[in-house]
Amino acid sequence: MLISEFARKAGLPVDTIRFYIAKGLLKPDRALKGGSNPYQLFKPEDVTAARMIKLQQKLGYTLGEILALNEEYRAGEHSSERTIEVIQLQIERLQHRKEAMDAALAFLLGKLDWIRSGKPGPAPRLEDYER
Amino acid sequence: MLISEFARKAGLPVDTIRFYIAKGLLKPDRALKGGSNPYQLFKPEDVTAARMIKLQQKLGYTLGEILALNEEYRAGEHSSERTIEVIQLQIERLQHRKEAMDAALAFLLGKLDWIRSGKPGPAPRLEDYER
DNA sequence: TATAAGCGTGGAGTGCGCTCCATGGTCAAT
DNA sequence: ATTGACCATGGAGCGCACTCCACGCTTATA
Repeated sequence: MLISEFARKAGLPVDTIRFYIAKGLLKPDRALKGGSNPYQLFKPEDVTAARMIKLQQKLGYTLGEILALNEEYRAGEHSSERTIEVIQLQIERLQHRKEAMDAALAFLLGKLDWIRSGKPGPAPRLEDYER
Repeated sequence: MLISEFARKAGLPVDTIRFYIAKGLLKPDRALKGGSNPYQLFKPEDVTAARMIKLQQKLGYTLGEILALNEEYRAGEHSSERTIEVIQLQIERLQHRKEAMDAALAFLLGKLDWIRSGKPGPAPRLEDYER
């Protein structure tokens, strides 16, 4: 498929797609050579790849990190060992982030309780929830 | 305290502190007037405020959002009603983010299982984990 | 009093992640 | 053959969150 259809399916602006291609995050096929079709051609897997990038961004990765991660992933594509390591690394970082959020959540909920109960004793201290 | 001591206690570079002041996120006292001390003076609560900013950033808020949130918070400082609303809003957004992370985590763990078990059946699909 | 450390201001620069635009090539339909 | 939609490239610009620098003033210490 051509870039505009791909962009629609991926839910991203065309410019962003091109930006990702320039960064090496997406690698559409090229059909130039002879002189007929100088357009970039996208496969259905590329849509999945684009979705994956968006997901990874939501998880707090920069495009640079995503590129590195995905390249490592590709490098070990035929080694389950390596793939498992990469996935485990992602899971680990994700869990760290979740823990930070849990701490923040606990703090906010603690504060809510404190206010609701008429503020007895000292206010919950942020420091007590940080690790 | 003066800015450098404050920066040390807050765990942020002096330049960043000044940047936050310029943005209205921090409001140190001013002791100029007569002509003696033209320096910004920070109170211990300001350290807490700075930590709070860092926390909010970790939770994915932009400085603009943090400013708005904190101002609303201050505006309703003497209304428990309002304070509770603001905190609940933060909790809600936080839980949304957590859910997104849980979905990602489930996807990654699913993939791990699939690889470990010798890849029977189709690979876990990202779409099945998105909401 | 000289000097050095610290402070404030203004402005430029940086890296990231886009976003927009001008130019020009390609292609399908008329 | 012309039109119009789509494509590619290169480069400029933008908002965010800093970061760095030059300048000049203030204050503590020698």
